[in-house]
Amino acid sequence: MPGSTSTPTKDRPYHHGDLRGALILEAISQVEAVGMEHLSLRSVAHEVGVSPSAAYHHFADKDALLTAVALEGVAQLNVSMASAMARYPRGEAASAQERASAAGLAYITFAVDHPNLFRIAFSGHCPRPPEREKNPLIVELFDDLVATGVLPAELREGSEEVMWSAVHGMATLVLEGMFAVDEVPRCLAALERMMRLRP
Amino acid sequence: MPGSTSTPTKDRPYHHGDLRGALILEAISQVEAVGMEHLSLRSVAHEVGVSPSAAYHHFADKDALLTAVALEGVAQLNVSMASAMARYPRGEAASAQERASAAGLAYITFAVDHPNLFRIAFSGHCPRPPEREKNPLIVELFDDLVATGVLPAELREGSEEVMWSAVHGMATLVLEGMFAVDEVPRCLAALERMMRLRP
DNA sequence: TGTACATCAGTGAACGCGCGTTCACTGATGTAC
DNA sequence: TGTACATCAGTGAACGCGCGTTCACTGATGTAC
Repeated sequence: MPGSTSTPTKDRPYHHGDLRGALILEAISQVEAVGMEHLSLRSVAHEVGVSPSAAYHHFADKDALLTAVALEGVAQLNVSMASAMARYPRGEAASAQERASAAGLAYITFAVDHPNLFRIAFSGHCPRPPEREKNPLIVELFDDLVATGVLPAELREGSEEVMWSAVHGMATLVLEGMFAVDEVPRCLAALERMMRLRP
Repeated sequence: MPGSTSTPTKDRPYHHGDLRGALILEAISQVEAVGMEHLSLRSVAHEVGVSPSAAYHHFADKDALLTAVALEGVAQLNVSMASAMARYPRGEAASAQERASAAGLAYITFAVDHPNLFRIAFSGHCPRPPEREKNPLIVELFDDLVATGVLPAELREGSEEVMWSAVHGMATLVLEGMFAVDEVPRCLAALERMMRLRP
């Protein structure tokens, strides 16, 4: 099951160089393959070519390793969304609509492509953001939707949360088999109609 | 951690009577307490007052027991929603709106009150409904919303999925600590505005 | 009504397993003088 | 430039644990005759 990109041969020096990073990478790969509930610290260490106890110089315990994986999952999801949105500039109504659409699709696409990474990102292993601040990408998006006249100002209140909830719910329900993947475009279109992002 | 409602004393007859049911009940209680990933078949059997191997006369393996728990979770969620909705009759616009509102709130309330049971219900341990049919409660609700003129007919397509996604997403995000519980009413209100269920 | 017997639901001991974690250790590195 | 030494990142053996599952068994039940 493991990636076997490891190099446990003789040429590896005694000191790894970036063992912490290597452990995280291997852990991500194993989580993606088998899910966070089946991650084994011993197996990660073994695959990196190192003894299990070596990991304890870099992580307090297995849970700390899982936390690092979760943080990386959150970061990757954000990158996916940001780069999908970056293609549509601010300040114009049609572009703002497309940006909203792209954001939702990127979110769900990431979940479908990396189900177990997506799951661990929302599993409580990720430390709560201080003050539970909103995602600036989304706030900015809705600012723009209102500014360009797409979304009526009186509907702005709470709309970020509704959008996030709906997209997150869709992703989750697809992952758990309650929706088929090919229903997603239809559902997203309906969501955009509800949100006044489409005629 | 376990409920200790068991009666492992001498008065218990050799044959349990309903061991299967008792195992499921205890498993539900342990899942609610520690989460499905920490459920131990041995501990369930022990708490019921029976040897671990006895469970294998009623379940093929541990996974079959988890499946039974998941099915029970789905059933309980449905009961919660149905009874919340039952208070508002069909055929009248205001009543239909209240019914929709009650359904969403009941869904989230169930998740908050039984987080681990809610999680296992949507964990893939529950066998997929044949043909992935929609929940009749929800279909009927939306039929009524359109019939009473609350929801414009041209918005009907996909609206069940949007509603379900949004409510499910909210529940999930609250459970994982991304939303505070006390934000729920505000978010639900925004959802209802989006769905044209409120002025 | 009584007895033989098939069937079923329990017991309890044992299996093998992989796990997270600890501990005393050693090899490598870099810095002070 | 060379040497002593503190520091750090590895090793590998061992710990104890609880787990799911199997197996040969026995106690209880009900049914056929």
